[in-house]
Amino acid sequence: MKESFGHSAPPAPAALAAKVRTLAPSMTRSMQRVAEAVAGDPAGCSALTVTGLAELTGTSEATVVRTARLLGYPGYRDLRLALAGLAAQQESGQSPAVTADIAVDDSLADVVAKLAYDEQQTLADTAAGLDTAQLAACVDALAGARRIDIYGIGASGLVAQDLAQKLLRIGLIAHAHADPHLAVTNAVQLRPRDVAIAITHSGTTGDVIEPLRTAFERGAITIAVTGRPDGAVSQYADHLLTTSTARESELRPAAMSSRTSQLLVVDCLFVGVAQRTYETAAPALSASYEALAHRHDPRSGRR
Amino acid sequence: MKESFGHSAPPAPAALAAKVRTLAPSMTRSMQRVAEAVAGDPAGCSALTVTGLAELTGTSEATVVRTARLLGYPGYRDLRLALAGLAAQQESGQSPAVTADIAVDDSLADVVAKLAYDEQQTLADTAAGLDTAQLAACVDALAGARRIDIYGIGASGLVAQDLAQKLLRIGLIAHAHADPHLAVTNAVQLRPRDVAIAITHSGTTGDVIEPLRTAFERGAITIAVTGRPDGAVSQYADHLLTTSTARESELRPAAMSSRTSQLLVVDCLFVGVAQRTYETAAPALSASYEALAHRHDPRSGRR
DNA sequence: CCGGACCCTGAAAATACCTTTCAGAGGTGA
DNA sequence: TCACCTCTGAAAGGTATTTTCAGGGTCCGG
Repeated sequence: MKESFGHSAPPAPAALAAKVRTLAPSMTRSMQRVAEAVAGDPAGCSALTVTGLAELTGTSEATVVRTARLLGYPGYRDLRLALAGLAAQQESGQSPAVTADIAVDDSLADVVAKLAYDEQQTLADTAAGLDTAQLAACVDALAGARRIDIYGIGASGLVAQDLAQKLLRIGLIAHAHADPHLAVTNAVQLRPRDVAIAITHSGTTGDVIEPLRTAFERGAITIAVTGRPDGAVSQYADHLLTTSTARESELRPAAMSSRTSQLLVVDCLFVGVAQRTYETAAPALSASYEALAHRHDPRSGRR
Repeated sequence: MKESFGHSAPPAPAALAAKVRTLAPSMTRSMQRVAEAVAGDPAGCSALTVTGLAELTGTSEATVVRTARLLGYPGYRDLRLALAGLAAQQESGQSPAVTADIAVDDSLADVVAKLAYDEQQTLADTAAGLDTAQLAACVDALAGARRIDIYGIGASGLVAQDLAQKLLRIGLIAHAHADPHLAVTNAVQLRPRDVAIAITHSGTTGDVIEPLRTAFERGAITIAVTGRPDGAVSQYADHLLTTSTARESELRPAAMSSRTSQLLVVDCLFVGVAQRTYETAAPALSASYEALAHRHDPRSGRR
């Protein structure tokens, strides 16, 4: 008889509310109460045991199990699993507020979610906007450079250091300059085929433009990593790598997303160069890894 | 003892794969097998009973339960529920799966796509795995600190500097120490209510643990930002902020994704503190912005 | 108005599943 | 080599779920 309802029904994935409505008329009163509770608060019900749900709905365990059967599951256990899935789904769906700006009174959880979302967005934008032809040219230049100078100030200075660290690790001679004067005096030493990289989000940081200009005039290959390809820095750059510019606000300084973007570009450069010079890069990488091993206490962390 | 690891960890909703990676190193062999199976096929495992999963992984029920506990759930039942939720989520999410590792002969476009995807993943994992209660405690501590010392070496050193730069911008007295000796000698000066932060991916970097330990013994509030919450650094940390651990490979050193993760945590700390101290932070932020304005050439960049 | 059949319902027994305990195996350091 | 410690699975112990069963209600026909 009523077996015909549940017949070929596979364990419903998400269309549970609909199923409840469809089947409700064929349910007895107490079963309807159970179905209602389940459809109304999947998350809450998924946390309950059979006994709990029975008490909540003022029915018995047997009724709960019968309801689960009617909805197409082998038993309550499986209904509960489906409920948990449903709860997770609609929870992941409900995060539209993430796009809003960070407010002073946002909860920390909101802050975390928004920051993560924004940085993800920045990454996607940067990847989409990156000119692989330019990137390839830069990788070529770096792979063949006798010496690499990198200029960055403030937040971009850290990115410059990061790149320098990475390149050093694969055996290239790279140096990050934070001091503008030293940067210029060093830039004078550059020769053709050497590479100079300027990192500046605004594209207008004089302290970074100057050394790049010097390098440019000395005939070195110059690269600018900037969020403003129309900025002053570009006129001395043989190659341009554009970083994306996300919106900023009082609580979210530009330094934050520009840094993310710059780091992705820098990582791409690094991996590109590592690929190109794999023969020498791979041993160099493992060597630096080995060298560091003894600086870590092997006893900590089981196994 | 080991209770302290899972301390305030709430039943993670979706950050399971990340949690597995984070905790895997501290697991025993058989537990790793279980964790692997769970992370590899959440949907499939959610359909299995303890006994089933034990058989599948060639272990015992006890081991399965132990693994579930380690992952932060009260028992297997709850892990299974979470698994069902995860399965439902990723079924609806339809992850595009650029999951392949970076190869030597990948095109640059592939490299860019893979790096961007991985870093996005890292961000999501980190955000999901971040303990907001711990974060709140850290924000509190920072907001009320007389002085803040930050320790980081190598790649983590740049993150330490980044945090110091940011905190300085909102009027806090923060200093990043890269020199282990100076770090220790400075740590001696710390007093209760001051804050010391150690940043280390491995959780075992002696040069960073030592100053934190000194600070801890001087009664300062200590914070560890680490990818290995079971590492040696944790024993001297009042608060733990866990960064996510992405898989690494020859062409993708651990430093890369750990840095992304650490930076997100650092940003969250910063924004949290800025919110808390908005009255003083906001003017400080705009002041530093103004002060920098004249360092940029206003003529460059059209418009 | 009464009696009988049918089905809904929950209590309790039966089972399946999950958790805990315990002792042996395997490895590690002295 | 031995003592010690940790990991591991078998089996006991406890919950949760499922099944069974009988009481009570309702509806229909007489």
